[in-house]
Amino acid sequence: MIPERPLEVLKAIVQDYIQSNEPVGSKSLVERHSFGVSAATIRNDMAILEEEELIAAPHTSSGRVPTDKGYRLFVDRLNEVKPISKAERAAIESFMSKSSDLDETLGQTARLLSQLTNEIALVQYPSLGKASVRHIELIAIDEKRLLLMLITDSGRIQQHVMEVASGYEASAVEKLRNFLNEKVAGKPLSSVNKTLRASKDEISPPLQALAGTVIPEVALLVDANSQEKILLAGTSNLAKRQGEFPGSISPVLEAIEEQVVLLKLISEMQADQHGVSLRIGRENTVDALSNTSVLVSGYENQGSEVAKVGVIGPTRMDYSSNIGAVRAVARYLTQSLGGL
Amino acid sequence: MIPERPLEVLKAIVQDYIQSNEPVGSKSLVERHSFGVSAATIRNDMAILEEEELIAAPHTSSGRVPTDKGYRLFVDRLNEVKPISKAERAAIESFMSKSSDLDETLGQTARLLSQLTNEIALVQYPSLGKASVRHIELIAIDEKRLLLMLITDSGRIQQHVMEVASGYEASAVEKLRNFLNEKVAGKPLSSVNKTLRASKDEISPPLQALAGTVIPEVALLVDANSQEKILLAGTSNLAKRQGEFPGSISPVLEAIEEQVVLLKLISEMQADQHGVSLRIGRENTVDALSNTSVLVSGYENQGSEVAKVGVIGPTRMDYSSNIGAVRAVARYLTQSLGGL
DNA sequence: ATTGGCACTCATAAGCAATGAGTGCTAACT
DNA sequence: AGTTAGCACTCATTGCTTATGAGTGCCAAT
Repeated sequence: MIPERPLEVLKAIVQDYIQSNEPVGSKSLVERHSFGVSAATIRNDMAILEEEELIAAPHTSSGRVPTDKGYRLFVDRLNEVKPISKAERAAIESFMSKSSDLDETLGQTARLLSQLTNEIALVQYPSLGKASVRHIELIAIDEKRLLLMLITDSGRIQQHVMEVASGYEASAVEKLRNFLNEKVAGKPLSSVNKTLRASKDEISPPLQALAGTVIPEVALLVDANSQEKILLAGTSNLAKRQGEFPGSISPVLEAIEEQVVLLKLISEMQADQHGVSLRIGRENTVDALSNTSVLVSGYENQGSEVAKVGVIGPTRMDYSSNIGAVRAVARYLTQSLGGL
Repeated sequence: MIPERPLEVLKAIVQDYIQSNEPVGSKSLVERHSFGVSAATIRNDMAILEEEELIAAPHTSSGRVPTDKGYRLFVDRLNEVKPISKAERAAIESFMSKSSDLDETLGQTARLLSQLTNEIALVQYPSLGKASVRHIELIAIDEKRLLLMLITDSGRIQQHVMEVASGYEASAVEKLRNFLNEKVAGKPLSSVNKTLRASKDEISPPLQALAGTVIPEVALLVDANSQEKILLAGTSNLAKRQGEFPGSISPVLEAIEEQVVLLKLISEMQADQHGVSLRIGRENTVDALSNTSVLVSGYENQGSEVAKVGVIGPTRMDYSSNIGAVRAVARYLTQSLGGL
């Protein structure tokens, strides 16, 4: 077990390092904090921390820098989450809930969070695992084209323009629309494809041709819907801080533009006691992100489906503030969506 | 007037500099190109070019680098546009025209162009100046919410979920939908607001309440529609090349994330003889972009509305290839949209 | 357990000479 | 008149050496 003061020293090291981006040494520590002991004593404590691999020295004789493990201990045991300021709260409130459109709300949330934290913000679209169909709409655009829309009870709207090679009649469109809604409205998305395939035979012959074109498109929309998606904002924040960043930032940018990787990563993350989940440095299974931390919190859409919202930044990020910001934004987002 | 050989020298300088990113000197020039004259002669020619401010020396005695003016002359008079390769053509063809959805098509185009050029790609949404309303759709989502959709004849679909505080009746929704379509279907977008305001009185009393909520939302959608928008792709390409880039890249990223600025800039650009338009370095009125070149070409949606598609990269970009790529992509995009 | 003292390490900065790519100029050559 | 060789000069870059100093690790004394 590590005794008390060394832990305090670790806390101070993390704080100083986050602030200065310079390896921190025993002398500057005693100057900036009132430990009531001398630098030599701090050095002994630092030796313990180094033994435990909580801090490391970039060069043999230089200040110390927290390791991933050090940040982890700091966050889990030493860090007091900084509540967001009044000004930030005001910003969140004025920013959110202006719109009742899901796309807009999520987009605004991402921009807001990136501004609040000065990190890259990410917002995952609500998973549609449990969502069900509210309505299917089929609208004639012109002689050969139809607009197909799928509206789920979570407020997500997906649309697709499709071409009908052979043309169609207006009445057929209406009949097919009614048929589709009868069959699948209220049903969970996951069952739509099966249901439609099963009821193929019930379609009256004159509709068969049109249905043959439309139903596969519905299936496509359902699939596109369950395919998850992430919104990013503030990628320039990373570029701004590239000085503070070890190595190049471009692999990082590439990695997070690769949605699949990112989705896999955040789906693995489960909220902890603070309501947030955090991966520090190499805890991320993704190699390109070994110098970054990913911080997410879950939010709820309509009280049921959950998705993640959070930030990505250098491991050397301000965990206190960022955890507060992410948590607050997630909470407001849930609230804003719940009342939709 | 500048004689022939110095121009050839300029061309060689631009080409070498684009390839090597190193200031190029007289000696390496005669080595790499067969001018049939000695280095000293080339030096005389370079003196002429420097006199004309077509090239400049980063340091008193070092190789020369093209100025913005030099690039300009190169592009206008010396550059042969490199036609895209077979492989690239194949990539474009397989990439495009898979989808009939406007959003998807534009998104794919942006990604494609950024891959083709290794620059940041931009795609402007078609301007809706001349577009007209094809259809307005009003769909009940639940007791208190309506989905309003605006479909233009250019294939653009805009939607918005609105809340109706007082609730509504199903029949009213249908009546209002019919009323709206009667009034504005086929009309140009620019006239929609006026038309609706004028015909307010014709609405039957039972519809008045609902119409009072819906019509302002229609106006909002129309406005949101005419507000232009730009899609970006491949921002990490800039980060990748930050080494080749003078100064920091982050102001550049900030500037292009600021859509308004970018929109103003590209709207000022008019196509030249190649069908493309180019702003080199300080020719861009935007200060943050003084080290970048913006290269755009127009494309057509449905044979009428035009918008821009292009790339942004360091002034020291491969103009020959990029002009070819942008031109080709714009052409394919027009084709793909025209057949929509 | 804490501290002062001290030798040791090592990144960083500063100073300095050597290198060499490149220029500008002049005088000779075609 | 255009071209060329020759040469002195510039100046960024490189390599080298030498401080400088923040910082460590350890030991003996408190």
